[in-house]
Amino acid sequence: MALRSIAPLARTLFIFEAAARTGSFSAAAREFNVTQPSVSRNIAQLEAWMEVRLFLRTPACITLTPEGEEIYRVLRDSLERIDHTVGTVRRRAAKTRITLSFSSSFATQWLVPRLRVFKAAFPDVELRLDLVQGMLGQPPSDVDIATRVVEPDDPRYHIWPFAPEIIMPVCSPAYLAERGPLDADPQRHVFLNLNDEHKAHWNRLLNPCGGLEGDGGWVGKWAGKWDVFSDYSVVLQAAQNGEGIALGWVSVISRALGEGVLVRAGTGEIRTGRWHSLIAPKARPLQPVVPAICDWLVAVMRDDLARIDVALS
Amino acid sequence: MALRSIAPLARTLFIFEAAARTGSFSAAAREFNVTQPSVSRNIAQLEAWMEVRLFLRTPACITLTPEGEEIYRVLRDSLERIDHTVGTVRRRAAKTRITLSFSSSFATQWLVPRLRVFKAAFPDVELRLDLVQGMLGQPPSDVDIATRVVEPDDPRYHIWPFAPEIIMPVCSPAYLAERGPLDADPQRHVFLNLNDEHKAHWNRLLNPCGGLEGDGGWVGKWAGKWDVFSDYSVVLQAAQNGEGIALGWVSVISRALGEGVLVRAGTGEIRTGRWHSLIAPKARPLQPVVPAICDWLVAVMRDDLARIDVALS
DNA sequence: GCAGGGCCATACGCTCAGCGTATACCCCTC
DNA sequence: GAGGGGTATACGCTGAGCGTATGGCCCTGC
Repeated sequence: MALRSIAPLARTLFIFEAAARTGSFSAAAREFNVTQPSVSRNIAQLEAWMEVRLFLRTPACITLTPEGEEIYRVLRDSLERIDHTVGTVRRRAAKTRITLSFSSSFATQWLVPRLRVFKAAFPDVELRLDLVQGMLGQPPSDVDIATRVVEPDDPRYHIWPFAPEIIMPVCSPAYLAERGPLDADPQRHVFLNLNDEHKAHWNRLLNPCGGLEGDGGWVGKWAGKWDVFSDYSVVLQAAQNGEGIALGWVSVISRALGEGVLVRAGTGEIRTGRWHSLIAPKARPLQPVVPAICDWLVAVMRDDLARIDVALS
Repeated sequence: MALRSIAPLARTLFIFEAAARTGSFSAAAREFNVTQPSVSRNIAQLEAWMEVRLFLRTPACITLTPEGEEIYRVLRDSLERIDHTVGTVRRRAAKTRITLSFSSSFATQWLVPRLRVFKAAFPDVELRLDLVQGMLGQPPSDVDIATRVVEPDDPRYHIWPFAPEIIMPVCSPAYLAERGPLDADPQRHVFLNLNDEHKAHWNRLLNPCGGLEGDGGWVGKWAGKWDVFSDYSVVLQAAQNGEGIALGWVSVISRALGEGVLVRAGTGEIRTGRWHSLIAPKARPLQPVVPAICDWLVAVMRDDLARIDVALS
């Protein structure tokens, strides 16, 4: 078995096959993104090792010797077979790689704590998490599953309704025990805020009958005690740590509510009538396992919502 | 065609095959004369490139994954085919590589000036010259053809009688014209000597009826004018350059005599009764082209001897 | 239970194999 | 003759791949 003796020249075999196929050292060089002298040296090394001339060189062209022809034939066939099998195995493996596009808050609060259970349900699936902070735009084209708010008949996606968009104030149990409900004494509370969109939701929650007065906003009864964050995951983490009251999207916090890590901080809530859905872009071939994964996610969310007594309609 | 993408990992494919075959990174490392960490890194690189786990590692052993099995099967078959063909082509080519073991003086004086003619007669034969200085001992075992003095029925060799051992004083024509023949005035000459064996031959030539007087030797009529060399090729070269008279072995100088580069410096000569022969060791498979080469060499030598009027008996 | 040995994984530092650039030579086309 | 294309070879540079050292785990024997 002389395999280990030719192994140092293994890459040269690939280069030789390209030179034989193209009939040109320069063409082979371009194929491998190296220069012609590199190919020339590689071929010369192989010839020296074999002590056989494999190419006849003329200034106008190169031609294979009979020995070179023989080597080329076995290499062409063998490397093709290797390439095919390697490619097949890679593609098959890639097919069980599922790319998810979720908000980072949903991933950290809802999915990641459940990864072990997910892996038990789908042991052959590898997940790639494409986490989005801030606004959830249109998902990238190479994503298998995303959560987004879309119209139920959006023709771009396969759609699995996932959770209604319900927004409610939440805090930790300890914070609630210490400070009491939101409705009792607003001045005692710290509000954990993120951005202008959150402000609008806070407005509807805190003033069901009208808006805040003036452009300065956040004045009067709800003044002071506002902490501002740049990431919603951190907002929720701060709430769980007892820092204050955060706005909670049920689709994100359902698990935390079920576990008692978070509790409602007041009786109000906003139902936008919109639904968060799991979506798979139709522009990308639907991997066979995707529907099963979506069904699983939907079932877990349904259990969550039942557990925390949220009506789905 | 993804050949060029896996090409940087070509050597790793060999290493992977060895690890799969042996079931051990350490054994594969020993096979390639590298250390275990090197193999570990190579396999990890291949797995990273493929994004597929190929081995399951446990502290007690490694086992192939199904994907690893698939890759191993195609590699085992393909690398075996490559190895077989490469090995076959190499061995076939090696069979037309003829290794010659000649004295360096014979090679330089007799064969090398004839290499072009030889190559024309045997265009598919590559020669490897194993040149020997000093005493011609037993030829190495990997030699196809050697010149040696052997008994005609030596069972170790295939034997082609080549040339009788005839020793004569020779010099250049210019030297002869200037200094005259050896017999006329010995004091006028420079003797080009090599070693003790040459001394013995000089003794017989210069004193056909007896030896030199005393241990000091080289005294009296033949005193002075001795240049001593360490290589016989250089002795002959000095003679051709007109430096003096050298002892010439016909088997070596036949061509030079035929070309007139060297001439007899006197009438004497020594016929030992021994023959230089071309020999091929029976311990080595006789390549089909060897007899033809020996016949050719014998024919050329016969032409030489005829040309310089040396009787062969 | 402990010591020793074997195996794979990983970090760190070293070095030389292989590269690109430059050049020479040859051939072909216009 | 000028220009372009191809292969071969020399020279200098550098990072890929190596060995060494170490850690963690498992197994065996005392």
